[in-house]
Amino acid sequence: MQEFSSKYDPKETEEKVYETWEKSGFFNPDVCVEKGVTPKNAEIFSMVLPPPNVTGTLHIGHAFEDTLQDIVVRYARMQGKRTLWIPGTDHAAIATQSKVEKEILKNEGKSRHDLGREAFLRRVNEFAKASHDTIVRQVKRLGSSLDWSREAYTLDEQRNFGVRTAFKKMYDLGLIYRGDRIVNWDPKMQTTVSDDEVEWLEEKIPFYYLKYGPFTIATARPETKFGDKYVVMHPDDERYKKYKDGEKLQLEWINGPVTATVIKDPVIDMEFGTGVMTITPWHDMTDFEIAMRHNLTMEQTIDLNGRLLPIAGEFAGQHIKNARSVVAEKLQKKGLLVKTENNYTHRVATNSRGGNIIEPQIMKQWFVAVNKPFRSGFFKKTTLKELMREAVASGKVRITPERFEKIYFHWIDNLRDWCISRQIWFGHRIPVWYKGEEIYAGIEAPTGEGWEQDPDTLDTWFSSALWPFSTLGWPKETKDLTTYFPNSLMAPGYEILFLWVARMILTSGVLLNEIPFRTVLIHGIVRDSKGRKFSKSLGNGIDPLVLADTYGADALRMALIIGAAPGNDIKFDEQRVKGYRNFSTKIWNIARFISMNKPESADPARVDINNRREIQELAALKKEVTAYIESFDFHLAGEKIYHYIWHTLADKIVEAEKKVLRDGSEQEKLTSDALLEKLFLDSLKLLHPFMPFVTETVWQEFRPGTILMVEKW
RNA sequence: GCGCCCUUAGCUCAGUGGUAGAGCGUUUGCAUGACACGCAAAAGGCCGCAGGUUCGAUCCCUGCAGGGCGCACCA
Repeated sequence: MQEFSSKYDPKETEEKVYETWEKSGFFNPDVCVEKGVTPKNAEIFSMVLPPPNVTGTLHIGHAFEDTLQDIVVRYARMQGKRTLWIPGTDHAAIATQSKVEKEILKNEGKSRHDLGREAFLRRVNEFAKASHDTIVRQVKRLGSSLDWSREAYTLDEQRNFGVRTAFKKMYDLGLIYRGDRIVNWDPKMQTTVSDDEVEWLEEKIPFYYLKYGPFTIATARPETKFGDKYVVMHPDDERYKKYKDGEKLQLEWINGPVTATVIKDPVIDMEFGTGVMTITPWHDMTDFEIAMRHNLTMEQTIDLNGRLLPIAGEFAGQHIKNARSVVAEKLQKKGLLVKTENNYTHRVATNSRGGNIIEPQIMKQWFVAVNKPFRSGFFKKTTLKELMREAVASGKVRITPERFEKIYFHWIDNLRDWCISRQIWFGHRIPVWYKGEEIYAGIEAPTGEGWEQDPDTLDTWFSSALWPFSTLGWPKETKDLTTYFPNSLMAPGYEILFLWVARMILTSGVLLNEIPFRTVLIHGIVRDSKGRKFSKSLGNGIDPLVLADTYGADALRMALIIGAAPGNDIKFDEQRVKGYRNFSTKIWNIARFISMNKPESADPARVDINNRREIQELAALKKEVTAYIESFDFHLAGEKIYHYIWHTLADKIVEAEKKVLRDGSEQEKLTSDALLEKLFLDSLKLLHPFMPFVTETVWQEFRPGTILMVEKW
C-alpha cells in the first residue's frame, strides 16, 4: 500500500480516477459481460441521459440531475445488473439558433439572412460542436458513469433517419397533418412556437370600454380590433335577450361604418366586463375557436412582422406595439371611448426562448393531431391523448413522486394539437416535398424533377421525443433495442414533464407500441440561496466546475443530494459543499489511520470477525441504505451512510481501536484491525454511488488491481 | 377559475400515529497515536392557526391564514 499523503486533494485525484474507469471499459455493459464482471443473463438496467442543450455550458441543475442518475446507475451496476446509461446532447433548435444569431449580430452586425442558410448553419454547427465538447468534459468531471461508446446527438445522421421515419409513419397514420390553424407566432424570430413554450407574463395596462353600436365592449387591445365584425354574448344573458343570434346591425367603428353580426356563445363570461365582446379570430386563440364553431369569416389585421395591414386604414404599416395609444386617441375623438380603467392586469404571451411577444396568426403549419382516432396494434383504437393518458393510468409507466401523475393528467385534459413546424433553419428539415399542388412525405426525397422540400424544420422536441429509442438504434431492429428497451428509468426535471416526458410516451406508443420507460423519476429545480432561479439576467449563476475544482466533485454531489427530497426544489448553499469536502477529508484520514496502524502480520482471513456486533450493525445499515435507494430516497440514504462513517466508524470505532492499540494483546490488535478494515471497506461500497471518487481512490489503495465501481454491493 | 405543493431549531431542510432530527451557525472546553476541513460537550423547537378522528397527532381528516408552482384564460 502506498503512503497516504497528509491531505486529500480531490482536484488532483478525481480526473485520474475517471480515466481509470473509462480505460476499464466498465461503463459499457457489454464489456462487463465480456470480462465476466456481469453475468450474461443478468437483469437489465437501462437509462438515457436527458440530453443537455448545446447552447453553452452546464449549470448546477445539470450537476444535480446527473448525480441523481449516476447514483442509480452505480447502484444498479454494483447490484450486478447489466447496466447501460447512454449519454448525448440536444441540438435545441430554436435556443441554439437564436443564441448564435444574437452573437453574430452583436459581433459582426449581420443577420442570418445576410449569411444565407448554408453559411449560417455552418456557424451554428461550429458553435454546437464547441458546446458539445465543453459539456462532455463537464459531465465527465462530475463523475457520471456513462457509456461514451454509445454517445448520441439529436441532430446526427442516425437520429435524423429516426426523425424522418417517425414523421413518415405518423403522417401515414393521419396523425401528422398540414393545416391552417391559429399558431403562436413570434414576429421577431419569425417562427411559430408550441403552446408549451409560451410563457405568460403579467403586465398592468389600461382597459378600454368602447361603444360598439348599441353595446359597450371591453378590451385591453383596441389596436387589433379594426376588422371585428362579430359581437358575441352569452345565450342566457337577459340583458341582451332582444338581440337574436345571427342578427345584423349597422354601426360606426374605428375607420367608418361596419355591418356587425350578433353571435351567441356560452364561452362568454357574463360576469366579466359588460358580458359582450367582439372577436379577432385571426389573432386570438379563444376568438379563433368561437369563429370555428360558428363558421365565421376571419380576417388578418397584423402581418407577420407585427405591423398593421391596410385594414387598419390610416394606421396601416404601424408596428402593433406603438398603435395602442394612437388608436385609443382616435376612438376617443370619435366618441367611441366610453371609459378607461387603469391598472388592469393583463397576461401577455411571450416566447420562452428569447422573450419576444407572441402575436397569434392563422398559418399553414404542420401539426400532430392529439384527438384524432387511429388504430394501433397494442392500444387498439385510440387517440394520442388517450394513449398518453393510458400509459400512465394503467401503471405501465410510473411517475414518481406520485403527485406529478396528477399534474400530468391535468395537462393532458387541456391538450390541443401540437404545432411541430418551425420557420428556423437549425434543426431537422421537414421530410415533405412539394411540386405544384402535389405533396410527398417520405423518408427519402422523391425521384423526378421539380420537387422542392419544405423549407421549415421541426420543433426540437419532436426529435427529443424519440430519444429513449433513437439512442438504441431505432428504426433499425438493433440488438441494443431488443436488449435495452424499454428503459428502466428516466430522470427529468418537472419543468419538462409535458414538453418532453409526455411526448416520449406519445411517440413510443405510436411507433413501437410500447412504453418508453417504466419509471419516471421527477426532480426539482436548483435555486440560489435566495430561492431564485439561476439566470443570466440575474447573474447569479454558479459554475459547477468551479465548485468541483474547489471542493471536489464528490462534495458537490453530496451537497446537491442530501436535503433534497424527491421532486422538491433545492436552495443551493456553497457552505454545504464545504461541509462535504470536510467529509471527503475525513474518509481520507480514516484510510490513513488504518494504513498507518496496520499490524505487521495482518491477514484479515485469519481472524473471524463475523459475530461481532459492529458487523451486524453495518449489515442493518446496508439494509436501510438499500431500501432508501430502491425507493429513490437518495437524500436519506446519503445521510445515513454519511452519519455512520463519521459518527460511528470514525468517532466510535476508530477511537476504540486506539485503546486496543495501546492496551490490547497481539490477537486483539489483529482482530480489531481486521474488523476496522472490513467495516471501512464495506461502508465505502455503500458510499460509492454518492461519492465515487474518494471511495474509489481509497479502495484501490487497499485493494490494488480491483475497481470499486464494479464490486458487488 | 381548476389543480398540485409548502409552512418543523437562528438559517437551509429531512422525518415519524407514541410529545422530534441533520448540516451550517452559536456557546464551552480540548493540540487525546488519522483528521482544526478536527475531537468532546452544550444551548436552541406549544413541528403555521382552529376544529375533528384516535387511548394518543407534528404526522390522518376538515376549515382558515401565509407562501410557491402548474393548467386554463378574463375579452
